[in-house]
Amino acid sequence: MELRHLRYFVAVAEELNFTRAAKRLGINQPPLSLQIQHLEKELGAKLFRRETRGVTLTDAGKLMLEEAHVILTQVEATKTGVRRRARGETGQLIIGSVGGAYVHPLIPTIIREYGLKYPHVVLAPQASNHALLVARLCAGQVDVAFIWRTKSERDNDDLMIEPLAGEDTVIVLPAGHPLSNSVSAPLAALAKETFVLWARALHPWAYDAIIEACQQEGFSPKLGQEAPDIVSIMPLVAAGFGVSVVPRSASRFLLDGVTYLSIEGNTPRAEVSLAHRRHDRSPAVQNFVTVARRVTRTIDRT
Amino acid sequence: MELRHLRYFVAVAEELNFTRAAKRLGINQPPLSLQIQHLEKELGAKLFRRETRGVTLTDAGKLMLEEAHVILTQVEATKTGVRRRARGETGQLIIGSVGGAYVHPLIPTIIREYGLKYPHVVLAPQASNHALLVARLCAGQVDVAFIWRTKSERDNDDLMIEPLAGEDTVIVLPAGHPLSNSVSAPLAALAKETFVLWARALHPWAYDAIIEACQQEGFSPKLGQEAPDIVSIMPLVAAGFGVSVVPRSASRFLLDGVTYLSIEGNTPRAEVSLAHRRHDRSPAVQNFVTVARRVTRTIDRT
DNA sequence: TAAAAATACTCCATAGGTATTTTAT
DNA sequence: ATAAAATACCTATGGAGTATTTTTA
Repeated sequence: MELRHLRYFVAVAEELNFTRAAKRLGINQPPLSLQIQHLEKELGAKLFRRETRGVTLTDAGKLMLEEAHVILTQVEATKTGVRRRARGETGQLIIGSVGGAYVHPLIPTIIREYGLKYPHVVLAPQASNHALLVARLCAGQVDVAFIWRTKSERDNDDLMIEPLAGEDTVIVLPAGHPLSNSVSAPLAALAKETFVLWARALHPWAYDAIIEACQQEGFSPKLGQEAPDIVSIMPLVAAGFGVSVVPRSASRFLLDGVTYLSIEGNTPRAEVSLAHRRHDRSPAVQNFVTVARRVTRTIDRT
Repeated sequence: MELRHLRYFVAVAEELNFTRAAKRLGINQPPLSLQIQHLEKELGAKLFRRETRGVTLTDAGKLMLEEAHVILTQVEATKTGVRRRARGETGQLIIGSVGGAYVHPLIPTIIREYGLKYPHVVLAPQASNHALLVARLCAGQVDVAFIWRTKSERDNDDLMIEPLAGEDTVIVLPAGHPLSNSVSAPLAALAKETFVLWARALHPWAYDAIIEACQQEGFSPKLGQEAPDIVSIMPLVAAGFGVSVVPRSASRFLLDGVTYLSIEGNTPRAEVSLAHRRHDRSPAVQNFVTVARRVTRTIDRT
């Protein structure tokens, strides 16, 4: 049985006349009669009673008409559904982000814009650490991820990591620190301090940027408590576990007992980036990246 | 789009390899590739990512696989459903019967037997008078009907009226009637009585059989109260509206104030019959008639 | 480079067209 | 007698087969 048989059957069942049905289908009556005969033969059931003035449906024919309608409707719905899915208008998108990356205003803007343009794509946010996100991206468990780009991953074969916005970093000091009334300080001023940073394995950016900059300034920072993500740094600094350096956008987190200082001279840079599989042709991902680029350009211009 | 495309697509989607899928389908790989290409072209969507070691499904392809399964399952269900309907194994059957015809033991037996053999046919009983049942039968609103056959309808072109069981009739007398202690009486003994019968237009059998027999006995019965159906006759007789003659099976209705007498000599006959449209090829009706005949033969033999 | 899909072609089965006959009322 | 479906036969589209090339990891 082919859909052709169903389409022809429905035409005859609705016209109750082979000749008219054939005309409606744009074919001639004899081949239509044959196709219906083939269908009846395959089913082993007469679908029509042939009478002088046209035909009438048998019980089996009536049932067939109902079912044929259902099937043909389902087929059409499938066509449009698959087309929409292929255009990335439906489906789901798992959006990863390293903890606290949302503090950068670009990220919520991109997600909002994408949601407006593709309202039928289900967005699944997934906050995690850099290392896990990268692994999940590669494994296909995450589709796109906002991360801080690290040098070591720039030329990855699997992943495409596009910087969206560059920013400088700021020093995080506990209240009462000798420098806490200053507006800015060089990195070297922190040479004797203990640094609260993230575990190296989880957030390599800190090592690529901050520690390298310190070493260029002539000291290796002393590492203290490790934080799981960027927002956990501030309470630890406030609690006196040390000082830290974070991307400027993170300084939007205002917390009692913490002050932010600009860095003079050699300043580590952070780049909020959008990561996705280089060979991922998934239209939802493509669309998301396109929206992200457009939003980024728009923000840059303003 | 044809079902062939869906069947081929499912094979490839399950094997994730055109060559193996083609083998499974019993065709060669190149035509399979072409058919999938045609499908993709019609949808305007790539369903597979072609890779060195086979293929993988795109998002659109994954959706297509789900939908294709649904459609193909639906198609198979339709095939078997239509076949069963054509065999009269499903559907519904409207069974008419003149009021009180169920008193004949054959009728419940036939219906029970049919129900056992065709449990998925929904039976819709419809009790009415002879005239209305015949009209509804002809109009297709009733499929089969149990009636008392009348001479005037024996050779009907539209209806086929098959006698199932012949029976004689009995006299119905009110308690206290001079004859009510007898076991039997000739019809002529009722020559001066008022007869409680059915409206002529609704139940012609009474006129074909009872009144004709009375006339053969030399009198025209005086007609009194009219009853809508057979079971309503007994209360009217008990209430003193007159006497009556009913099929013997109706004497199974025992009612205080009513006695039944066999008829001596010229006895009107009744024939419980099954009526259906002569040209009705509906399998459910055919099956019902077949069961009715079989049950009738079985009962006759015992 | 090797496995697998895509092309290029050929063939033929069958959907569809044309002419006519049969059927059912 | 007539409208409409079935049959008979022909045509040609396109599905399937065979040989080969291209692609991609």
